[in-house]
Amino acid sequence: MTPSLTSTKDIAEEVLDRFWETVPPLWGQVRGHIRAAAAEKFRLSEEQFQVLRLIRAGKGSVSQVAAARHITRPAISQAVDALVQRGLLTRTQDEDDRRHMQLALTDSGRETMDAVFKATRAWMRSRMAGFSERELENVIRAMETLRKMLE
Amino acid sequence: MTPSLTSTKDIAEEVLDRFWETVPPLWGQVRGHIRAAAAEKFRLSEEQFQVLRLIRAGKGSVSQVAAARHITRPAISQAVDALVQRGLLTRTQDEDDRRHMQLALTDSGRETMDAVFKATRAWMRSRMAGFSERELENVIRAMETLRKMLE
DNA sequence: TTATAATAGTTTCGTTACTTAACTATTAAG
DNA sequence: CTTAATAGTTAAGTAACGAAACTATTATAA
Repeated sequence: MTPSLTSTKDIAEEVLDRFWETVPPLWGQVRGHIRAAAAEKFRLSEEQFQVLRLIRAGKGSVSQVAAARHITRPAISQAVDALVQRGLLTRTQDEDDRRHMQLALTDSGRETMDAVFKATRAWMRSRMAGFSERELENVIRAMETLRKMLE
Repeated sequence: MTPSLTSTKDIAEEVLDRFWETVPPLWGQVRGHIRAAAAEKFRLSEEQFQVLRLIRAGKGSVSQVAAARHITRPAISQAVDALVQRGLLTRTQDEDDRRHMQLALTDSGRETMDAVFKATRAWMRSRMAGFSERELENVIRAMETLRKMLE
């Protein structure tokens, strides 16, 4: 048996085990925090937070947000609708392609997101205290690798 | 200003940015895959998959699963109920502390989970193809760090 | 040109995934 | 021995989805 092939297989297996014991609890915890921070202070559901976050990050349409979240367009359409009604988002028809609705944060939406991010950042920062620069750099590199795995 | 302090701050900031652009899409994609694989083949919702996964990983009570998922006990209680009715889980009263209900997979539950995991593993493994041993080892180390951040 | 297909978004309707509040049963602590 | 804490459930309501069917618009191709 080829040693390199075998050990590569073992590492893949190891990554999978670590993945299951790390990512779901990590995500669950962040999710729980967002629910507490965003929901209570700003009356934002986690879903609404995610939609606003992605639009803030440059996604400009229902389809783009849906693709990024890996959920269906109707789900995003509904979330967007609520956010427009709450004055956090605008939906304007594109002149060149009138099927396309351009999504954008309002001033109020931007302010809300800044505030939520600030609170979340402070919380996450406190979790990172006590870790060495080396460890954190390593985490950054790992995230790059993981991101490449998403195509 | 202390250089090490400044650069530590910058790294924390960097980790946060990477986190937001990596973890939610990663999790969303895995989630989407679970929905497709577990739901269609085995009629398991994502929530049910998560509950079974945690019990398989050693969580033995509604409270433990709820804590691990960062959601409320009633939510887990209901999910467990459905799984018991479907014959994937057993709920037996603990003799020493009769408030406590011991949760355990049935043979059918174990088989189902093995099958779902096998399918998911194959899918994830295909995503990891093309990455070097070094990169994957780095991911493992990073997951350890992240796990420590969860206490 | 005009069908036809593809794309962007929405509406409707149903199901599932939660939450909060109130409840039972049991054990622990004052 | 009563009060508090813990484990779990039930009930009722809401939000977060998905599937299917629909409108409007643009692209393709006959």
